[in-house]
Amino acid sequence: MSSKTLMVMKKIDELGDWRRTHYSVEITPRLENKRVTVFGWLASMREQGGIVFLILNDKDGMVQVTIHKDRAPNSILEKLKNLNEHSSIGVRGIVKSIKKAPRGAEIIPEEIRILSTTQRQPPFSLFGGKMPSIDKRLDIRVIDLRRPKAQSIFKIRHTVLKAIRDFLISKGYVEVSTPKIIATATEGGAALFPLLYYDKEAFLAQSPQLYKEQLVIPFEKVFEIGPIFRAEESRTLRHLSEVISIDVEEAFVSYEDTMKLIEQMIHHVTKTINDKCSEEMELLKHKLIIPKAPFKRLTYDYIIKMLEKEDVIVNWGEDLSTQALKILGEMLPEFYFITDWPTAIKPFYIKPKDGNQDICESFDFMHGSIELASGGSRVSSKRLLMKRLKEQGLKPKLFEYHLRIFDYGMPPHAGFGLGLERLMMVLTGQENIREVTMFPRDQFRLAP
RNA sequence: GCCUCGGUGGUGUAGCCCGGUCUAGCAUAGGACGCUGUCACCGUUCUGACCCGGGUUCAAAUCCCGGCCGAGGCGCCA
Repeated sequence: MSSKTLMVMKKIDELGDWRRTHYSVEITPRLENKRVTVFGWLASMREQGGIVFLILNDKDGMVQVTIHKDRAPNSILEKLKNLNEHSSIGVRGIVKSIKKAPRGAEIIPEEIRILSTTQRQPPFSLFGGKMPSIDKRLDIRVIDLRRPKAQSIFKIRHTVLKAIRDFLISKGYVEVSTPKIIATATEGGAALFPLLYYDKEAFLAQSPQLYKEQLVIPFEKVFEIGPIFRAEESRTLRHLSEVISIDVEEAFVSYEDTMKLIEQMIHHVTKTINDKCSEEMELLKHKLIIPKAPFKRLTYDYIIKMLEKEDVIVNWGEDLSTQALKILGEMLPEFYFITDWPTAIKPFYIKPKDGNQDICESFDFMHGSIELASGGSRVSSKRLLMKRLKEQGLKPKLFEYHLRIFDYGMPPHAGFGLGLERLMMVLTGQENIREVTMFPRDQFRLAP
């Protein structure tokens, strides 16, 4: 047989009128003698003399299907010859309560329908063993996502997103959506992906920043959960070209209020995970401590002095290097804020401090060495905003559509943008951002 | 973008420094057979690999050059 492909023609059954009556984990001793129909994939097949154990796996878990060769109908024995790991199958049979089976119950099949078979040897087993390189796994990502660990990560992701939405909505924030195709107006910083918009040049949005600021005029408290695009040639375990950003913006508040909101939100999210995803966290072998508010607020000045004591020199006005962040991660293995950054290294829309224009009302929300979010009080004066644009080498003319709004009563406001993937890394203890992203996009990967 | 490292059966690896017993080892997966309670079953057995191209050499998985692909670090950035 060829090693690359298993080009054996297998007979495939039709789904027909079969519909699922139960998911795998619902098969328990309480269903004793009930006829059930389950669907899923064959996770393993073990022969033990005259008895064959099939493990059927669906989105919720696994169930054992047991075939006694001397008692089973011939049709089933025939099917066995065509089965291989990862085949998708349907099983109709009778539930038997038996202590020796996993979860105390198993299905004795009356009929099996093979709905698809595998044409290649899968690169890994759902039952562990050595993991292939992440590259190989990403090439067949949806198969990889059936691994229990991946399932756990994305169940947690689902829970996190719902918890964040529930929290923000309960606090009166309105969910908004802003355009991802934009004309110009880079905020500076991250590079943009250009694209052709009919006959014009356009770009993928690096952030909903300017739109969400404008939206505080009609809605006052807004949030958006959506993709942002960065054309940075970043080759690290914590950067992607496309990520989900959780953006919040609110009128008539300052960055102090925004930090408090983050504290409450993180508290709610961690509590929800511990309540609802304990099995998943256990499988990931990750302990999540529900953090107590308030989180530490350390000024940029304080941080660089702290680093100096560890012989890591950050010149005032510079961003923190990877090395500096690593040291910080060892000293502060928790959630904390770095506040009051130099104005020059923050975007033009961040408000300089009254009294000292060199620093601004800004914060980075951190966990250990990883930056999760950044935020701050925004500039609400048009004159100041134009001055700041020029200081950062940007042309006010390109921001005309944004600036004109400031002629119509732009209130003081503040907000933040938080990277969902980075939050997921922290919550699930993953070191590679690709593990918490279904279809990661980076400098080198554009498919699947 | 810069730097470093790597590419050996379906998968994970050993071998590479120091070229020749490499007919390429091991584990796992896959095929066949045996086994009536397995649960990463077990036992026997079989199958299956040196990224591509060029060079050096009597001899290349091993050394050199180019290409392709990948991983990590730094920078940028969130």
